[in-house]
Amino acid sequence: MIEEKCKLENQLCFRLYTASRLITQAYHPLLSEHGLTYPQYLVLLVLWEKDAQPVNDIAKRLLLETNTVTPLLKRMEAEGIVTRSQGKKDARQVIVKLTKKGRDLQKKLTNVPETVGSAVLCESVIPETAPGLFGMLDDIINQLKR
Amino acid sequence: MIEEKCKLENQLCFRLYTASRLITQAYHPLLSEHGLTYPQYLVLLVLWEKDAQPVNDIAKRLLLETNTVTPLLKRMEAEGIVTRSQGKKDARQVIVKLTKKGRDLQKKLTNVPETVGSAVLCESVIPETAPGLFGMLDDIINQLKR
DNA sequence: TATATTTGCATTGTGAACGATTTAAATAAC
DNA sequence: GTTATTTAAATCGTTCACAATGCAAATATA
Repeated sequence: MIEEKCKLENQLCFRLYTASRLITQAYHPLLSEHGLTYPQYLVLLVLWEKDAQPVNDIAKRLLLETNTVTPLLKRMEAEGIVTRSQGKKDARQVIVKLTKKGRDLQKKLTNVPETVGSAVLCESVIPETAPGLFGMLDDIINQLKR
Repeated sequence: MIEEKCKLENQLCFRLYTASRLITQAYHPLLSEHGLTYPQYLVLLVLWEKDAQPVNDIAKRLLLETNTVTPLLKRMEAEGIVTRSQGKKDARQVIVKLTKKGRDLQKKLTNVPETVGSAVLCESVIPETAPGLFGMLDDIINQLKR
């Protein structure tokens, strides 16, 4: 005698968790080809929009903590994708900048969004319905981030 | 000159990834109180519906691999929540069963779904719109799982 | 029945996530 | 100007995810 609300099928979180994992897996072959992971790709998206940002700005943008982002950035530094240097105005800050290799990745990865997009395309995710889905997820995110 | 499709804000995956993480965080205080993690809670949901399942059935239900589920189950065994025993019909299988402690957790955690649910409640996630969101996520998941 | 293949689970190694704590620099309060 | 507080990153420890590989039991094939 299980309550309906306690069934796996009725859990919003399990759907989000699974959908997130499966889409990340769809990115994997496209990114690993260039030695990147999905979270590292997110960092690149942030830096391509605006280069030379402190760790904290990147973390805030991705809604992550610095203890997640710092080791990630160190790996990217080791790969020669970014540099990390002490801030001039504020010596506590570490400024993350793209290297040439990091900038060049932008062209090489231009087609990633539509490649993954077409893999995800289905009845529910088409140009007409996507805004609705985006809006709902944004509302959830805004509700939960403090 | 960044292409629109390459902006963080236009990425479906980033939304799913973030929403999933934030909801999991919302579960954390409710679950850690009982020494559970979110993936462990998912295993319990599966076992509460049907006890005594082989590792593979649990993994398939959660769309995870055994190399993720096995160590997770070992931790749950160490906590005295489940037992793991060799299958009788098929000696390769490991059958996972709830202990009394594992069964008792069901009552203690009955109110978890609505507690998290109310935390997630917003304009977009209300009884009327939830089915739409559920359906879209299901479509994405079905599209991507092979 | 002997060999090959498949299947169920485990092991290893890497990279996230994240709570908790630490260090040093910047700012505020006294 | 000294002390207290806040802030930016980093460190540590634990638990996922997951690719790759290994191993033994079950099944298929020769």
